[in-house]
Amino acid sequence: MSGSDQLSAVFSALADPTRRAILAELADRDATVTELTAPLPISMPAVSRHLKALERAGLISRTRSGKLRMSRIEAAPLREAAEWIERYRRFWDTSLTRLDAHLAAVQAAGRPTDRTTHGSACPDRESPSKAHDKEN
Amino acid sequence: MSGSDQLSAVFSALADPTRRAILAELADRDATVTELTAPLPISMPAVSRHLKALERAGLISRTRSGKLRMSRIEAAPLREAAEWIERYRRFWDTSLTRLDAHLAAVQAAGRPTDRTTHGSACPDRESPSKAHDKEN
DNA sequence: ACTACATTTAACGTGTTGGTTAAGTGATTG
DNA sequence: CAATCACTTAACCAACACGTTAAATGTAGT
Repeated sequence: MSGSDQLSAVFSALADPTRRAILAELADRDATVTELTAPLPISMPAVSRHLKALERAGLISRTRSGKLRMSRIEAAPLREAAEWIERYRRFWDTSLTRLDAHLAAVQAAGRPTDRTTHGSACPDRESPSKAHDKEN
Repeated sequence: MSGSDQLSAVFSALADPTRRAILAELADRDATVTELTAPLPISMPAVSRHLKALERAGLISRTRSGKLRMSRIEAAPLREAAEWIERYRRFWDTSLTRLDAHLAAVQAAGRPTDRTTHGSACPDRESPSKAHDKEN
């Protein structure tokens, strides 16, 4: 989809196993394109373009030193991604089950649901209309 | 990329703002396709296919009750995604800066780096070769 | 059975993605 | 200054994503 907004770009970047592998590599040490390509089953141009995608998402930065081009992880955008996901923690974290049940009960009072385990609460009503207008 | 593995499917699903909006909606209450379509600027068939993508990623489950088809959030896979991202927390969480500096120093002893803020440590060496073999 | 409603599937257009190889760019090295 | 190294860009292709409208499916009501 491309995803012009930050969050979309980040999730989109993370959706590719090759790019996740690159990030894992860069978590250990900064690396050149050649170094990053070595363990991968794809050509250098392909890697170059993955790096471009990661850069677009703000997940890496790059500096040229001589003829080498170093990539450095820049994981700040992951914070936003983590925070987005965290809002759904109650749906998988069992320690929140009781709170969930309570909230479900509260909501059930107002409007009947057959939901037993969870229901109600926060995650942002993130209007996609804007995104659509922007990117189509 | 499509991404046949779980993590790829999840991140791929989250990469679309419309799908994130749908998840946010479903966090409040189970809903029918019609209900989900209402606030969105796209047609029902389009929504139907977004739901298919979310289902493929394991992020929702669906049951038919009469002529209605209810979608329910099933956020368990988000846990895996959150855990993956968490491995990079040290790259953005300032409270870990000192530990980072320490680890960087330790690594610098063995092999010189100009990395001042962070370096070293864990994230999985997730080989993308397998994924490629599987999905191409 | 006919009709209406809810949703999916089909067919189609278009843009994007991820890979390839071949050619271009820029800095270092002989 | 020519050759080489480290990349990037261009050109191309197959597959997919995302939207549309029109037709098909399935369930409920009359």
